[in-house]
Amino acid sequence: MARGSTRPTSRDVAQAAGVSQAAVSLVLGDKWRGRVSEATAERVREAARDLGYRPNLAARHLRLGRTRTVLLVVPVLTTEFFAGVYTGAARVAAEHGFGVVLYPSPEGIGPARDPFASSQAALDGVIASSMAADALSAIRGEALPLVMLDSDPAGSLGAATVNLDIADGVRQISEHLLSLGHRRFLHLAADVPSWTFEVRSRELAARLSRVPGTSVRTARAPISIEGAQAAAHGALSDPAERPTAVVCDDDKLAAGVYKAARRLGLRIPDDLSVTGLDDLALATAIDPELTTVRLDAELFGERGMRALLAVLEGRETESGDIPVHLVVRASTGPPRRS
Amino acid sequence: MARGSTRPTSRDVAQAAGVSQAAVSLVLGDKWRGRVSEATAERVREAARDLGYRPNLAARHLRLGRTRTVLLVVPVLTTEFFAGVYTGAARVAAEHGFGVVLYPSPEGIGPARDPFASSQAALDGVIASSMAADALSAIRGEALPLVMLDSDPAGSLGAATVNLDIADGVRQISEHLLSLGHRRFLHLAADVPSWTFEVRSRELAARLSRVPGTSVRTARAPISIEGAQAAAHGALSDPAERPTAVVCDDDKLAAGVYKAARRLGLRIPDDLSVTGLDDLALATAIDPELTTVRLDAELFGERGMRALLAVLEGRETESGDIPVHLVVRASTGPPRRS
DNA sequence: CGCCCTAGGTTTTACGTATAACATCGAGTT
DNA sequence: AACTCGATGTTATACGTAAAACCTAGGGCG
Repeated sequence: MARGSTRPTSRDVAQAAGVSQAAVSLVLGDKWRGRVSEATAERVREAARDLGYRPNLAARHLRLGRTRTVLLVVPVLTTEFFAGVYTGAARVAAEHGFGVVLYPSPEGIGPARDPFASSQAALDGVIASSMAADALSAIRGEALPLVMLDSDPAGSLGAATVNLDIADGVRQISEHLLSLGHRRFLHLAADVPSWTFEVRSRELAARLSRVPGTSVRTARAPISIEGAQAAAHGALSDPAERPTAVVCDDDKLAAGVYKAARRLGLRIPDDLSVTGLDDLALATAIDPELTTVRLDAELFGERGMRALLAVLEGRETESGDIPVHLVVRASTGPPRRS
Repeated sequence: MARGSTRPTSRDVAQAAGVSQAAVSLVLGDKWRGRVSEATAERVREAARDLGYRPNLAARHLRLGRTRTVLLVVPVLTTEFFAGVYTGAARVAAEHGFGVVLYPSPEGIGPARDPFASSQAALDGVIASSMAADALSAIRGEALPLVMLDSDPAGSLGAATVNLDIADGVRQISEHLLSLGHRRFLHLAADVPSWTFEVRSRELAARLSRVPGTSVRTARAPISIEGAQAAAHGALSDPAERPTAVVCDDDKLAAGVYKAARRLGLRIPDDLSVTGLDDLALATAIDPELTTVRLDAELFGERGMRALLAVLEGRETESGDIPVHLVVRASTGPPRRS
């Protein structure tokens, strides 16, 4: 019903302009220099405009064997982080005539299942975050060019990887807290099997173990404020075992720690220093404002897209992790003398 | 390079199974009952499996004239609200063999420009939130079936609309605050030209004007914590003019009010009651937890997708706004006697 | 015995585009 | 005058799929 009159094709434009379909394709495809006169080209463009012609993308895709569409698989849409990744990727893509289709993996961060089951879009390549090896090999089975974001370079079956320098972020947090005088730590870890979180644990342990007299306990929680609150409440309730600083795997977990601390009557940062990781809007919404590590999501997306374009064109992908930096706010301070 | 060997086509499968390409299409398209023997069908399926055959979607789209792909235009990805809308829409879509492609409008909430400029995907229809009339008519120019979310039913040029019952949500907030005894209000409005926000203003004014002795001032802010903080700080700084309750157009704005209140030494809810709208995770992350109106984002997405399917099939779309409900938390209380 | 019907396929075609290969024509070149 | 060549197009074809139209052999039936 909405299709009362079928959309005009390049043949309709050709007829209206009094030329062949091939000429239309040449003109509109901007390949007409030296093949079609300027006058004819203008006639074609005018006819196309009058008819409201838009090329049939399915036909173009079939003909070219490429769709100029890539899939960006993201674990969650609920934070501005992946919105930023999308923005960066889409900007670079647009510069190269590509479109980016978003696929939010329903399982959230962690092992994503087949991203193609529900996507009907024909794709040229995939940028994927936090994917498990099995889903990854499914993509490889598609023979689709692939770039992995924030994934174990060793375990990605030869796919290109683009990573944030999370390890350095954790180092910066560690230095900051150590230099304030903290020695008793709680690591509130995301209870999610993902390389990006493994890096946090590994690096934190490595860094703190170098300093004599430090202790680190670990608590795990799902990435939600409620989950983090519950886990933190459990880990902070015994005054004898209480840490002076809590290092959280991301800002959302930190927000849960705030709530647990309030429930337990602990004041931040006087009784407890807290750090996050991401620098979401949430970090400045809560009181006191959160000391955290800022990740440049847009740059991350840009680099991911550039890497995929490199793969598509058979070039080498540029390497090097993306730098991150510590943002010190009011949630960290020297430990209270006890 | 990644395309060392080209992907197998249905013809390759046919050759491997010793049948014609048509037979492959029939079997794999599940249209073979009474046309192909069970034995042959099994041979075809096996060959397809062995070769790792996946149909070329571009070819299918061209042949069928439909892509079973719809575009969901959302203003922002930075809150879980539109993630929920996507989830609901994608679930219904999947049940009908459709895929949903997300297009985050770069301008955020408000007038979105041409959503097709950057999308290379071939589409069957569009679900759009918060679109301006000009972009809307661009879509209509595509002759693409369209469903509008949260838009003025009168101004949508005959497109189907699916709306949340925001007006009722505002009524519930008003009742709640009035019954607590509040009479001096500040309305912190989103400084964004969108119908969904106009409804809030209109309904709040209408509801409060019925009660004698009430006053409402309005302040406007962009939808960000910082923007809201600045606007609220300005509107709350004069003690003589100070309201006892602030009604915010959404939860993010409310978070900004919290920060302004803290800066001014106002305690919530003792000195100031605050309400939001959305019920994001943020609402329970801040202290005290925010009284707000919960919107069922997933149901919203579901209904949007169902409406689009109805349009695609020439059916009538079901009508009726989606109910919302007030969630009373700790940010509202009776005004202090002064 | 001639005929039709059905099971089980095959041949052919169309979808709309991009482009390689081919045509035409007048002007300059030898 | 024959030849080349650039400018300006046109004709023909392929991409991979779905499905309409067609084919063939055997069996039932009058």
